[in-house]
This record gives sequence, C-alpha cells and structure tokens, in this order.
Amino acid sequence: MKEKKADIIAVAKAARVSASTVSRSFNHPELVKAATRKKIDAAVRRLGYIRNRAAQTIHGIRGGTIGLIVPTVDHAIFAELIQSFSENVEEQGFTILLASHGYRLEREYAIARKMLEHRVDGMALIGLEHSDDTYGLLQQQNTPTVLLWNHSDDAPMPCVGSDNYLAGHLIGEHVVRLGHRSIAAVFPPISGNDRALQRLSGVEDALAARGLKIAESWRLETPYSVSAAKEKVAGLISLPRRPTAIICGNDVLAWGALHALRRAGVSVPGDVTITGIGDFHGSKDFEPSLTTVRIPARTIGSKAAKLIVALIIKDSDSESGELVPPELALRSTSGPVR
Amino acid sequence: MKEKKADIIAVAKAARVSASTVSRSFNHPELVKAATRKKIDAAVRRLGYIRNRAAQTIHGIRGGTIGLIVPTVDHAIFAELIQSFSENVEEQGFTILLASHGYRLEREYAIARKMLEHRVDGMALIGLEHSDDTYGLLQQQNTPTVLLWNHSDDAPMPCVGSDNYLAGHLIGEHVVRLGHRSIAAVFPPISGNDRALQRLSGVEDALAARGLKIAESWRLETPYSVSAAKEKVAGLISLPRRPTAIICGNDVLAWGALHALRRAGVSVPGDVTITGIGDFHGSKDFEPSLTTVRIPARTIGSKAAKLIVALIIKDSDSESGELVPPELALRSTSGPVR
DNA sequence: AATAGTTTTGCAAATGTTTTCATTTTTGAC
DNA sequence: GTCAAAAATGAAAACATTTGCAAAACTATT
Repeated sequence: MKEKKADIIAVAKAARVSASTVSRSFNHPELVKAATRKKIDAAVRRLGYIRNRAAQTIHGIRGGTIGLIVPTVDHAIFAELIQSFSENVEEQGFTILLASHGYRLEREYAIARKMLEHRVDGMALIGLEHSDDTYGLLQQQNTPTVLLWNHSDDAPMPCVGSDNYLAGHLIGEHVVRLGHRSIAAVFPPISGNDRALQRLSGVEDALAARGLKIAESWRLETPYSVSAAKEKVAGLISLPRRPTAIICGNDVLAWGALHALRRAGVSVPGDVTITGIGDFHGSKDFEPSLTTVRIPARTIGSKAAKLIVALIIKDSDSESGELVPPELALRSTSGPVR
Repeated sequence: MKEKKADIIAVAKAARVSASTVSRSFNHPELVKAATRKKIDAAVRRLGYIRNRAAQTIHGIRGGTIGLIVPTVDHAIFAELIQSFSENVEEQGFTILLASHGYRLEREYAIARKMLEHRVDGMALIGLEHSDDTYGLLQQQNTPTVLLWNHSDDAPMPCVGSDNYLAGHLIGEHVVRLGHRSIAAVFPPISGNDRALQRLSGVEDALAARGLKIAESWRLETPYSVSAAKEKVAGLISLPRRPTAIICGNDVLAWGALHALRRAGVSVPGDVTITGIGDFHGSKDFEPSLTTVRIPARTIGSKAAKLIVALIIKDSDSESGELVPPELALRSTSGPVR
C-alpha cells in the first residue's frame, strides 16, 4: 500500500534494460530480442506491473474503449442488444464504457461529453433522436459514432437497426387483414423514444389505409413493465365495449396484456387478438405463443459492433450503416375476428 | 479534421492566460477570479475544448470509472442489477466500464487486468467464485473491490448480496412443508456459477432434513432460457411417473416450466407445484403468479454502489459489505400436494 | 502613499508512457 | 579476422495535464 505501484522505469531497472525497451516489448514485441523479452516479462511479473493506458492515451494512441449510452439496461430488449454489441466489440479488443440516461436527452449529452473526456475511441447511441448538442458535439470532435436500433437512410450518422415504422406497419396490417375493426393500442411513453413513436405511426398508418382509427380511449400509455400493462389492459377489458384486438408497442407489454386476459378468462385469440413488437426471449415459448414482429437485436448488436470498429480502425467514414429488416412472426395470439 | 483538437494550451492562448490557470479553473474554480473564469469558459466553448482525463489520470487523480464484470448482461436478473448499480454509481459522478465473461473465469481475469490498465478507481464482480489469479491481482494492486450478488461472512472481499443457499433452503422447505415428496429440480449449469450451486445445495439440504432426495432423473440441467426450460419440463412431465413439485433454479426457468405445463394441460398448482428463485420483473404478474424467493436486485445494486464509492473516496476498508436477506414470496403456483 | 495581507496568476517540474534518432551489438559473408 | 548490413537498444523529446512555489496584482489599513 505504502510503496507506490511499479512503473515502466521500475520494470526497466529490474530487467536491466531501458524503459524504451520495456515499452517496445509491450507494443512491438517483434522488435526486441526474445531473451530480453523474457527478462522483461519476468520483471513485470515479479513487480506486478500493470501498464498505464492513460499514459499511452495521451500519445494519441487508441485506448480501446467504446462509449455506449442507452436509455436503460433493464429492458429485455436493450439487455440483448448490449450483450451482443459488447461481446462482439470485446472480441476485437475493445471494452465498453456504459451509461444510461433514463430517457432524458440532456443527460445523454452530459454523458457523451464525459465519455469524450475519457477519449473513447468511438461512441454508440440508441435511436436516431438526440439533442442537437449531442449531434454537434460528436460531429465537431469527429468521433466515430454509430446509432443503434433504428435505421433511416437520411440519418445524420451511420446507423444499424431496423425500421420501426415498418415494424409497426407490418403488425397493423396483419391485424386489419384478420378483419379486426375495434382495435386498441398499448404503448410506452413516446417522449425521448423515437422507436416507440415510429412504431405507433406505422400502426396508425396501416389502420388508416383501411379507414380505421384507434379510439382515444383505447389508446393506452403505460410504462415498460408487465405489471403496468397488465393493469391497464385489465381496466380496458372490463369496459362494456371491448376491442377485438390489442396491439402492444413491445413484447413486454403484450405479456402483460396476455396475463390480464388470462386472469379475466378472456380467450386469446378467440375473443381478443394480442400482438407485440420485438420478439423478445420467451415470446415464442409463451402459451399461447405471441404473434409479434421480430427485430433481431443480436444481429443488430453484432453488425453495429463490426461497423464501429471498422470506423475506428480504418477511419473510413464511407460505411453508412445497415438496415436489418423486421419480420412478422406469425404465432398463436392473433386470429380472425369472430 | 485536419487541424488537431484543442488542448489546454490552445485554450490558454485564446483566453490570454497561462495553462495553469485554465487547469485550475477546471479543477479548483474557487482559486481563480470570476472574470478570468468567464474568459476561459468562453475560449473553451469557442474552441470546443474537451479536457483529457487520461492526462489527469497519470497524475494519480481519480478518473471516475468503475469496472464491472458480469457473466452476461442478457439475463433479466443481471440487467436489473446492472441498471441499479450503474444508476447509483453515476449519481455519484462515476461511469461504468462494463464487460462480460460468459461464465469463463479466465476471461474474467483477463478483463480485470485490462480494466486495471485503464486505472479504474474500483472494481465490481459478480459472485464470490473467482480465480485465484483474479483475487491475487485485485489484492496486490489493492484496488477497491466489491463482490455483488452473493454474501458470505468469510468472503475474502467486501460483498453485498443475498444468501443464495438460504434462498434455496427457503423454497425447499416451503415445498416439503406443503407435503410434496416427489420433487424435481431444474437448474442452470453450476460450473463457474456459485449462485446456482448454493441455491441447489440449499434446496437439497432442506429436502434432506425430511429425508428426501431428488432422483437423478428428476434433476434437470438447462441453460438460462425460457425455451430450454420449457422443453426440458415438457419432457419431464411426459414421463409415466411425474413429480408433484418442480423447483426451478431461477424465475426464468420457472416461466418455462409454467408454459410447458400450461401447454400440456397440467394444472398449477392443482397437479404440480412450481417455484422459482429471484422474483424477476413479471413473476408477480404471471398468471398464475409465481411462488418464488425474492432477491432484491435493485437494493443490492444500490447498496453495492454506495459501498464501492465509499471505499474509493474514503479509502476506508473498514466497510465489510452487507447481507440483503432473501424472502419467500408466497404466491399462486405452489399448493399442498393432492 | 506606503505597508502588509490577501488573492490571482505564471513558471517550471513532474506524471508514465511512446517514439524518433542515434548508437551499439550481432550476424553473416568473405 | 574484417566489414557491411541488420538487429537491438538507449537517450531524450514529446504528449496533455497538474501542482508547488514564487511572483505579481490587488485590498485594506494606516
């Protein structure tokens, strides 16, 4: 504790070489004689030396960290994405600096700034909706950045993701095709959440194409949680007039809806059709299995990881992102209207 | 792009002061005249200067990062813990360096090393089971460290968590008290996962206290996923002789079991009792609601965050961790044996 | 207006590395 | 055993900051 930690000079002394050689033996091992390397390794081990990345970072060398800012970690959907992204990024020798902003975009800016202070080699953000300050900051510092989860051709930065509008549209169309006319929607709050907003627009447009509209009282907003959705839907179906289909903004809300209906003894899809969006772990194996739109989080995570690393290493900003298309996952919670 | 990024000297020039003053205006604002600070702030803004934490880190100043290594992000249970931990740690001005080792303890060591190279101010690991190398490394560098999720009085480092053995014991006892004698267990693989192992031991001991034992063929091992558990349990109940209770190693597996039984038309808890461990989001609202043992991830996360920050700032290693006790959550999936 | 404090500021050294360039050592060919 | 070329090493400058110390600039007090 008292004795300060070993630095490169201590190692050099112990190995009876110069600091430069020690440094080289780490960074360009092929330039130093095998025997010398051995001596150095021994000294390193003996002294418990751990090199100081901070000291190399100030030489403009890449530190090997990528900043990832998410709204929250605690949603099935992001957890899967984060896992896949971080796995892939780690494989290529990078580590993730993670922070969550809780759907507050000003927080996001502050966090991004802080990450830049740490001189991350690149940044990854969720969605396309960010404050002008954030965009400005990243652009001005020209930090390699990739936007995850959503894709749009006219996004200001490379993005890897799905088309959430299309996802909403797909499911909306599916439901109307089944003949449903009395349709309710359960969505998370859309402020600071472009994904949810776009999904909802997609759904609405699909309904509008058949002249349908979601009644004001059937448009429910609930936080992202099984219990909140369950409660809201329980309220909804206790009303005298009842929708024949409930479109949920994501699978977690759909699970909540399913539990509510089960509890109320309403049959699915016999009496009511339920749909989700996302195809989270577990939706396929739910009983009954959930009709939803698959948004492949793992694929997005791994493609995004490859992209950001490419941007960092090759410094080629040619890469422009990728669209990972959503797919309808037709399962057992949706059926023709009675 | 061409012109290099502004450094503190550029700011100093622009503000017509010395670099030292700029530095001070960041780190000890009270030491510099308000007017000067104003000039400096203006220059900073004009040049888009972002200070370089790496450069201060080499002066032994805390960088404000905490390394967190988890087995995986993609389990409901860790997601909740990570979110809570990171929220609390961010509140105190720290950022998380996150990596996952996929239940491979050697990876964990490598990651820990790398994080130390980045000179994290502290480290957090999941569970008490780590390689000797990892423990040695952390001890030798004497990095403030906290072990999350599990608590034991004789752990080699401060730990904040629950007693997983007790959790298993509680649920085992509950099940035998209900009169069950034919009991199956569905658990995740226990290698590199002391939490699962301890839970299982707790269950076994509770059964053994009544002279009961889980038959070899009724002890199922499945990866952490609804679908794997569903499949395994489907197989189990298709057998001629069927257990009257299935104790699952965590809630996700219990969900899978529940879906399997529903599909097979077996009534819960009428025909079979199902229990989980963890009390994840959604278990309470499942239909039927899941009997489980509550392990308060958010509480653990926030207490651990406070502890690690205390260890870092006050450098007091007096703090010795905390036990957050598990509680039986008695709900609707368990009932007396027929 | 001079003095003694007090508050601000700047200089220069220090931090732990990497890297350029020069020097030394080794190797291989004759 | 000599020589040139190649390989290995070291010295010192550079990187972007912080900080101890001393100098300078203000304030109050007389």
